[in-house]
Amino acid sequence: MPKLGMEPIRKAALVNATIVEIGRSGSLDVTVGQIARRAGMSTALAHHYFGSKEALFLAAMRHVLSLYGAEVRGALGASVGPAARLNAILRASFSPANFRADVVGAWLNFYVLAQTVPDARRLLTIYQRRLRSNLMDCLRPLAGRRAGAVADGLGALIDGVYLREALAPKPSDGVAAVQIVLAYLAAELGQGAVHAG
Amino acid sequence: MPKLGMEPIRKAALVNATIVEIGRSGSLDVTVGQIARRAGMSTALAHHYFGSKEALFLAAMRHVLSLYGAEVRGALGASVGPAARLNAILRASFSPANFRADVVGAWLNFYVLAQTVPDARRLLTIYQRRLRSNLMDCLRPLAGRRAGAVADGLGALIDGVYLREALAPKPSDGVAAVQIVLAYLAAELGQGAVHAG
DNA sequence: TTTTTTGTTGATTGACGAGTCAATAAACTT
DNA sequence: AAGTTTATTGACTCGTCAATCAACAAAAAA
Repeated sequence: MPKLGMEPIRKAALVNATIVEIGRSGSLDVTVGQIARRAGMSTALAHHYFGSKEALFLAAMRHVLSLYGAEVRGALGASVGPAARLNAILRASFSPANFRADVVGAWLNFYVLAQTVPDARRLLTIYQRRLRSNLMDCLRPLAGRRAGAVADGLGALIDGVYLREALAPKPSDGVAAVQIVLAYLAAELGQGAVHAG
Repeated sequence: MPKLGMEPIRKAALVNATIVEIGRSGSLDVTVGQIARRAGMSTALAHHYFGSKEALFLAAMRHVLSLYGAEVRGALGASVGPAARLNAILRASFSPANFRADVVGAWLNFYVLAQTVPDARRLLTIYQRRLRSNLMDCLRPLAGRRAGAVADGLGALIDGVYLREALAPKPSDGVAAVQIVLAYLAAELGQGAVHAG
């Protein structure tokens, strides 16, 4: 049975299974056994490829963040002008791929992981910085000196909406979520453009 | 050594120790032993008084939420008019007592707990509902039919700011936190509506 | 005084889970 | 064909931890 070149396939399956299991159970207390079973292999194999549970968790986190990053980049590539680019970032943040129940659940737990595991914290910090920088690029022309404050508000708001989605009894489609963020933006820009400075 | 009337004292000490330990370690993976040691007693005694780790966690959660509720009620009692009352809620939300590093860390982990433990979810839902209702009372006169949307945004934003504080390398004093939320409010309501006491 | 209630803990149990190991098998290399 | 590398797993070790138990201590009640 053993075919060659299994490593990347197995690793991808494990990373996926990790996200699903963490999201489904809503906790980091998932056993390597659960993850491996969902990925269709033995626990020993999971350890063989990742060495430790922590490494597997970090890989899963990296994957979620890189998917998100890719989606943002894609949306940005097709958008011209600060307002359109801002919209693109927000649309990507609440796209069906990123706003899936298990992904949001995993996201929340990665925040928890970041409290204990320095590497996890590093990853989250990078994500936050990149988001802020992307937002700032769009906001500077739109909000002037208030760009920084608006970017901070937007970042926190996005995280907050994710947090509430994680707790929501039934998954939403993300439309209501974007709506909240867009309302904030409209308010800030409508007023900020006038009162800038 | 056994004095009488220890039960409430021991329970309070355990609840406090639970919050501190969860906040400090940034995780629900705290042993009853750690908590009991910090509270100055044996693990057996902790089990004697609470029966189970889960019950202890729930008691700690109830305590955090009730402290917060009390602070909000106190601040509301001293405030007249929607704008002032809105300010009171926000001030209470980021008061030194509630915005302490370990409390915020515990808060985040209670969100995680709520994913698995129905009772924990119930508690959080009650908190969210009460907050929303309080916000709505203030917002209806100020934001009219948009009150609902603004309340949802505010709720999410507060949680988001908490979330970011949990991840922050160094604890902030809460002033910057309120600032973000106030900026949101100002934007949504239009300037001047919010600068009461 | 005896009994009961309340407080308290060290020691133990029982379960569970991360990580390791030895062994097996199929493919590639020489 | 012999040897090497990659894939794969069942069984095992070792530690940890929630929960229980048996016992002891002191105050209150009888």
